[in-house]
Amino acid sequence: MNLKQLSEQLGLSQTTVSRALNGYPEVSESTRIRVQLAAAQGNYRPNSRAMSLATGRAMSIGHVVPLAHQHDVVNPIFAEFVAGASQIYKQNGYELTLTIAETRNEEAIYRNMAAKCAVDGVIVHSPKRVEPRLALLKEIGLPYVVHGRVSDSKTAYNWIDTNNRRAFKQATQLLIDLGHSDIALINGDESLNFAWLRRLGFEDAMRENGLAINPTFMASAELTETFGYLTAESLLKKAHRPSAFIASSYVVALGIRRAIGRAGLQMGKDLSVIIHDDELSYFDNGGAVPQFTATRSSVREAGMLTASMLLKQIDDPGLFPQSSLLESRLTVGLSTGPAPARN
Amino acid sequence: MNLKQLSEQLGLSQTTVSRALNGYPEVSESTRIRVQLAAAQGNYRPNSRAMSLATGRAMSIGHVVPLAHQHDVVNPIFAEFVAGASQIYKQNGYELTLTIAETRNEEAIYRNMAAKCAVDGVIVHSPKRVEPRLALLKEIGLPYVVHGRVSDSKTAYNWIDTNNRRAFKQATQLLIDLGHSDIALINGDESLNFAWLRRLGFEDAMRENGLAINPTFMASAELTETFGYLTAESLLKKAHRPSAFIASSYVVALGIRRAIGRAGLQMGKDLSVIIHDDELSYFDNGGAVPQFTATRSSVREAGMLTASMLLKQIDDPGLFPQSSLLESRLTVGLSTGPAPARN
DNA sequence: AAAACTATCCAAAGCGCCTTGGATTTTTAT
DNA sequence: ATAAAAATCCAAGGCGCTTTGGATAGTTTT
Repeated sequence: MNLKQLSEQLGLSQTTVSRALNGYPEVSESTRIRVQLAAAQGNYRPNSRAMSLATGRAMSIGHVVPLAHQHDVVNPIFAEFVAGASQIYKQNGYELTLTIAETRNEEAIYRNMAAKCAVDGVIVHSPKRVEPRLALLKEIGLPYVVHGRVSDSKTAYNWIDTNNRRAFKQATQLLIDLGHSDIALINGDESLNFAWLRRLGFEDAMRENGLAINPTFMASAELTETFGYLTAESLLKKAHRPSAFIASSYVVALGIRRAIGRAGLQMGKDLSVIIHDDELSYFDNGGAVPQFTATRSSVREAGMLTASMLLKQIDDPGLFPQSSLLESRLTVGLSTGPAPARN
Repeated sequence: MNLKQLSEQLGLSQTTVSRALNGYPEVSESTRIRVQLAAAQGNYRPNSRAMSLATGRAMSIGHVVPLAHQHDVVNPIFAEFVAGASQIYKQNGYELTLTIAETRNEEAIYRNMAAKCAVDGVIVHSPKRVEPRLALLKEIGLPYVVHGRVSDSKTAYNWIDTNNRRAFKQATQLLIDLGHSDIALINGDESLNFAWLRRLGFEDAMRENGLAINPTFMASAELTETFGYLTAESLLKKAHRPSAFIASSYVVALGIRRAIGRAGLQMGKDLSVIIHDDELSYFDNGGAVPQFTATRSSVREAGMLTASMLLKQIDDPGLFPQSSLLESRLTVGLSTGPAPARN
């Protein structure tokens, strides 16, 4: 069922039917209702490609998800983020075009998308500290919002980020308040900006409390369970070992917990662990009683906000770049406790 | 840069330029080269919407990912699957349109996609034992391939699945061969067909070895770490407790391992655990030395095969439904060992 | 009652591409 | 040299929609 058929069936012109369905005022209320009824009954839906061609809007948003270079990993954050964004798109009649990109292809992918007029804008995932994609997108004139921030931009751009620096500073401070001074940071890949900011937050707190920052207590890599385990294991073997860990994800903390158990120690007593929790719903952090003390922020909510911001920018291209910094909540669970006395 | 501009610049008709770029024979090799050069240089890419309108093909595949009803969870499998599928689409000039759907909206979403001509086909994720989507898709005439199978179809349909039943039978048999007879199955939601088949495989092996199936040793829910922990914990408290666990995912096994540790027992010695591992790359199962004995199958590979199959069906709508059953590999890790003697 | 609006509808021209059905030129066969 | 065949190109129509610029009928104003 297309517009022509529908209009013939109604004995009206395509113009009138189109206008009736799109809410233009040049059509009487009675015929509008008649048209809407017939459209609903005939299950008429405008052909999206024809509509796009006529209006010049693709009615689709591109998500380009990078494969982490090291192990071809899709960041688990992304599914949850997209679930949030998707909801907003649906409400506004947009679709979501997904691409998984290896870093070396990225530029071609963005250029291709834009030249084909396949999307009206894109979400930039997993920004690095130095992020050439922003200049690229600006050059090709494709609206975008970054989920996260970059460290190297001199001009304003659209972004939404959780306050990673503050969250990690706060988490570190909690441990310090509990008497810990030998704190290890098990962080994500620090060429990614979120991990870099977390490190800065950690260092902020240490410095402000006059504590030494021990480089051997800091590790940075892809956030796998095994990484957490191996790193914690080797740190716990040291003569001078940390009394607390800050972990950049739930998964990596599971590995830390395993190492603690293996070493015959008890988490929350002998050793404290605090994590950043992205509220990935299949890791529920123990349900009612949180296993891990955590700074929490909802990735899904970030997805919704990011999508909304992008649609706003698309609707009004003259708009000044927007940004939004989301605070995370510190929730105390079973994994932290006062620092044990040194002997 | 559009076709008209490009053809004017070349002093050729749009027809000739279009044919030169699309590989038609009615154009001399010399002009073809001339056209291709100019197109590449001008960064010309046909407008996807116009192309779709003219050809009647959306050049996009729909992935409708259901939110699990219980906790609004996006299945972590899906990101990895999509990474595989995406690769195939890219090779063939297709895009991937993603929708996150709540179960109650699902029918409307599929109907909408089809009526809008937004996709040429869809991948059906997370099929249940009883799956009304197949009849729906048949009714609206949208090509599809199911990732997994259903239990209630009398007619042939396109699917790709891992042999869950055989994998779990094999895993169970391994435990039985090691002397275990009290085996617990920590399974996914058994209204989903993959979990149901795993249960059948488990029961197959038990029955063939003349072992009793103890319903209190079987649990089924969303595969979270907490679920694994709580279930294992309560089973280990029993007077007559299992000596081995079969877990439907890596995540749930992490919970089981935690419960084992908490009970002061040792995994691989006091208690055996065997898992099904979907090779989600951010869970590397311990790298070189697999932590868990596992039946492994690559979700990414399944994504690639499923996508290929769908494109084939779209190219040739008369094709008889295809199917493919992928076998998984059993890898022995540190988590299994001979059953300890009962006392 | 004529003039000036309003309300309601429509014909037709695009959007950018592909494709049919020639038209023109070149090559091959007779 | 001429007819037939092949090679090469083009004009124009159509995909299904939106939108511009009228046209027509009904109301209100003077």
